[in-house]
Amino acid sequence: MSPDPEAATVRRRATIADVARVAGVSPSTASVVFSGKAPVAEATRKRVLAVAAELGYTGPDPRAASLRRGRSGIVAVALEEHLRTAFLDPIKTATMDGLTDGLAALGAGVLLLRDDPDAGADAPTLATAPIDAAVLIGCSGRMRETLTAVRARGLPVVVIEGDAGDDVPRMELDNGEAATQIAHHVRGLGHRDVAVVTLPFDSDHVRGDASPERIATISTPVTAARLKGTLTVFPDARVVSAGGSLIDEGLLAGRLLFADPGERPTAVIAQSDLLAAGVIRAAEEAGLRVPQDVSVAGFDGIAVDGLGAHVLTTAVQPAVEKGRAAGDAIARLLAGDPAASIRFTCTFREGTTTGPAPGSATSASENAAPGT
Amino acid sequence: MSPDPEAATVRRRATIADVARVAGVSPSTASVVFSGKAPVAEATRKRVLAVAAELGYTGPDPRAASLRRGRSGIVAVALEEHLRTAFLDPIKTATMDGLTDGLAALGAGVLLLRDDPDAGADAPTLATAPIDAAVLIGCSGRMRETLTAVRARGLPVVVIEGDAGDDVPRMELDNGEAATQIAHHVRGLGHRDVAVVTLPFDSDHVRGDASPERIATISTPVTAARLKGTLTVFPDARVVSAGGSLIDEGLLAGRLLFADPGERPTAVIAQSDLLAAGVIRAAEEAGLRVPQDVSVAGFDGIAVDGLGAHVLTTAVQPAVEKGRAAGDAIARLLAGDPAASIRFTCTFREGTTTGPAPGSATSASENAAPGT
DNA sequence: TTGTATGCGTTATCAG
DNA sequence: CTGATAACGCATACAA
Repeated sequence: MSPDPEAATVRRRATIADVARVAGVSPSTASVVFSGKAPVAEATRKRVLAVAAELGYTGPDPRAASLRRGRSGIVAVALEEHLRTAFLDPIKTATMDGLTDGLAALGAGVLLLRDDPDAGADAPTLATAPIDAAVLIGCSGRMRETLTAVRARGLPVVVIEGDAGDDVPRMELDNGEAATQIAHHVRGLGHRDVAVVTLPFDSDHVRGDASPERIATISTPVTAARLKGTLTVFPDARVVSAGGSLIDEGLLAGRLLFADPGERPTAVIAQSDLLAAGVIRAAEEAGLRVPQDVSVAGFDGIAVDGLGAHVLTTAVQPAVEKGRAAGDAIARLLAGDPAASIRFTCTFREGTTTGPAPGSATSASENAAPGT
Repeated sequence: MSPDPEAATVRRRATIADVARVAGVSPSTASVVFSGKAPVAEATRKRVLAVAAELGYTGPDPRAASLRRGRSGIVAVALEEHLRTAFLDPIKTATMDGLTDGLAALGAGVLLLRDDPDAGADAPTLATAPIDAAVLIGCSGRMRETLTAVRARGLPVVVIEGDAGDDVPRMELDNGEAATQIAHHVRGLGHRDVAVVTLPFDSDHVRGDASPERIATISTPVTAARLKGTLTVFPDARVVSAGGSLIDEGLLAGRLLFADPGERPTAVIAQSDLLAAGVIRAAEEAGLRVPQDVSVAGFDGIAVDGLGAHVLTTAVQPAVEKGRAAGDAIARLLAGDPAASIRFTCTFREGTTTGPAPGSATSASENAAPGT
């Protein structure tokens, strides 16, 4: 019944046991040669390595190692949207970037997962993938279910800019405060007639003027927080929602705002830099100079490709750090330590796209929020 | 020595064996209940599921399953650049999108890997991650080494727009032909004074006018192929290289081209839509109308955010399909079948950004490449 | 339809 | 510094 061990070597792919046997050492010694987890005599080491090369053994099988270790070295990143959509957003890619860095430092890789309810039956999910932990980005609504699946597995979870409830560490911005600060800056420049271009209210991505009723139903935490922060300073601002964080969406919103020369705002506060870039383009299209005729502020502090010479007035968010912090939190949870939620602070940046309100004598010096 | 099995259930996380035992069935039956790979009596099924719920068993451990099956359900996607950079390119994200779709259909997830030579010692790599196969995007130069590591492991590999040599299936475009077709279109419109704005020549990303000598040293396959295709029609075209596929890079290149009113080209052929968008912006900046004063063509056929009303004349490439095809190829290789390299065909699209050369009486009808 | 028996390839533990 | 041993948790071939 038991096959000749030497013969077996020929057929199967070599295993560490084969290497050990041929090298005349025990499997554990061979294992240590590859893992480096214990000192090995140089001679033994060399011999094992030589045999390995000879046998075409390329190192421990990660699958077997992960079973034994109880760790796969893989962390899932779950996105709500289609990848195409997710990666259109510079903030998300920056966050992902920090996250991959943070996880790589931990020795973990990133498994991209889309929280798609109607994916193929055997598509990998948070519930079935060989992962050690999960990071949820922009978690809301439906993702809740999958969240419970992960937690049932006892896997550490962290969310970025989303609400997973209670005891799940959360990495987020001081969206409200930062928005308020921008609004104060704009107000300090003498603007009184201000419009807001918001991110989507919910997954419907409805565009256009928003009534107070609609505003009350906003389900996207980021949108709601920033808008609230702005309305604190400009309670009567006109609010226009965009269909996404895209230049062209900002362009659409801007056209709407600048359509009627009689009702033009003197300043537009956009909830993202991309939207702001679109608004600026709409302004230029309408023959308005920025910031002389209309001021425009953004949010994010990303490098907007195609904005030309303008420097956006914006709230610079530490997107990469946010991602890295999520990675750190995962590391802590994996180590069995508790991980706290973190609120990141945006840095107000005065650019060249905001200036004194037309007809206002106010200088730009009164530009910071109280207490800053 | 042997611990009370019932007591063990309390401490450890429940395994399928625990569930089977408590439910009074054999492990194999319990296994089948979860995998669905064989019919199970409804009563048995229910009982097993009930016990599982009771014990907090959430399904087979993916790590153990993958060891047993010899498959992890994970495919690595290796990028040369930082994620931030890679995902700035709409073509790459579209490709990734198709790829993830294709792999999901296969039941595999995507592990994002950056081919970083100086990553942490225990960072996951193509050589150590529990993957079933790998896709290399934009493979060139250094990635070769890691490639050999993967092949040594006997894992299937596919490359997208890169050269991994000989026997590695490759997914690529008919870059040269498509570029030629665009050039023919431009030539048919009467243009004789044409400039080319290229993608980077190599990893140095040097900007500016390129001498024939520099052109001969291009190491990026895509850049070289497209340029060659264009120069076939316009051997004397001025060639300006950009530092990346970005609107702002196109803007820079465009400014260079339009700087001297006396030496302006009447048409600019850009190697990507983003570059073309930048060139258009430079043209408008210089007071030139597109296409009346200058024609601009791109390459890719992506939706350029912020291009406004213009529709680019371009070669539309099937980026998503390219990714999906890579996924399919992986599936075939995994099944033990051979996978062929595929050359995708771009579709010429005449937009509103190209028109008759100023002072030329030529109509736009002669717009296709011979044989199309 | 269900149960039995093996082994997937490692690595941690502990004794030498 | 090295070796023996025992899991890790599961899925399949095969027998019943």
